[in-house]
Amino acid sequence: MNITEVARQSGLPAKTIRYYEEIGLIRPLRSSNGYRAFRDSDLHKLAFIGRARSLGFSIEDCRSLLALYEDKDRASADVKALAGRHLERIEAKLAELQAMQATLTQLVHACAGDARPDCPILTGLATGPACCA
Amino acid sequence: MNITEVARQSGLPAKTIRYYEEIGLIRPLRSSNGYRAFRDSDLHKLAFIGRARSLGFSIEDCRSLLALYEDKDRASADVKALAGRHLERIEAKLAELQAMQATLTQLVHACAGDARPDCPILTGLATGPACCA
DNA sequence: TATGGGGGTTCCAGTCACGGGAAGGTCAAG
DNA sequence: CTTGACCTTCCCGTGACTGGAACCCCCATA
Repeated sequence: MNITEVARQSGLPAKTIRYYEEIGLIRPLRSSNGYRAFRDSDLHKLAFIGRARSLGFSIEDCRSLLALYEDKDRASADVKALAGRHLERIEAKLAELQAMQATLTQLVHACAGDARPDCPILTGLATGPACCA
Repeated sequence: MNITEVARQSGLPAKTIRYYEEIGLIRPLRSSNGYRAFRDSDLHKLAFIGRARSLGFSIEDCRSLLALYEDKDRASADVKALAGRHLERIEAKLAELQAMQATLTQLVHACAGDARPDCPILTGLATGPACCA
């Protein structure tokens, strides 16, 4: 399989797939003409990585997840720990964004949004504590 | 005021303040020895930027907000529009993170987390749609 | 007067996960 | 033989900083 076909099937841009090879996440073969020759196993890995990325895992997390995936003697506890740490990061980020949303919603609500210059948003930014994040 | 004092009062790292000068967000004076000499107005701007950043506004948004803040003939509608667009971005990000959280929570919950290799997290990543984000 | 320490300065490189685009080789169809 | 779609590598840019090197400045103390 050539890269465009793999990109289509995995849903990842070709550029991204080349990048994943460059950083050693996948190691496709090469045809005699120099083109990358992807096996089904490469495609599966890419789909795996794509799903992990869509769950917000970092590239390094993906590397670890792939290694665990391929290690038949893994302990599920290791996978769970990795995913749990990631979940914590997501929840922290969620809390941060929710605080921003709360403050911003309040400010936007308080602003008349007309032609006059008076604006509680700007006043809030100029004087208030803005956000507890 | 020297940079360390401004950093202390604004809560921003000195490095960040230098960066903000470099990209033209602030223009502190210079003493004869080459040190940056911050006025109160510079400190106020930095505090303003810091609060806007803590609400998630991008640097370019901060530049616009500062311009509006200093324009006594602004229309509050312009500020509200800017903040509203930002609020939408935040809400989109929130939805994305919540979807991740939901999927991840489910997967982590389903995983025994013991010494055996069977792991629904890995199976999910290998086969499932993972996340609709 | 030397020196030591705690300011300050610039500039360069790295982060993360790619994306854009240039310059050029390869392949199948007409 | 040419066209056009593929493929390759290489390098630069993104956002918003952060770390570090190498160097200057100022004051106090021995």
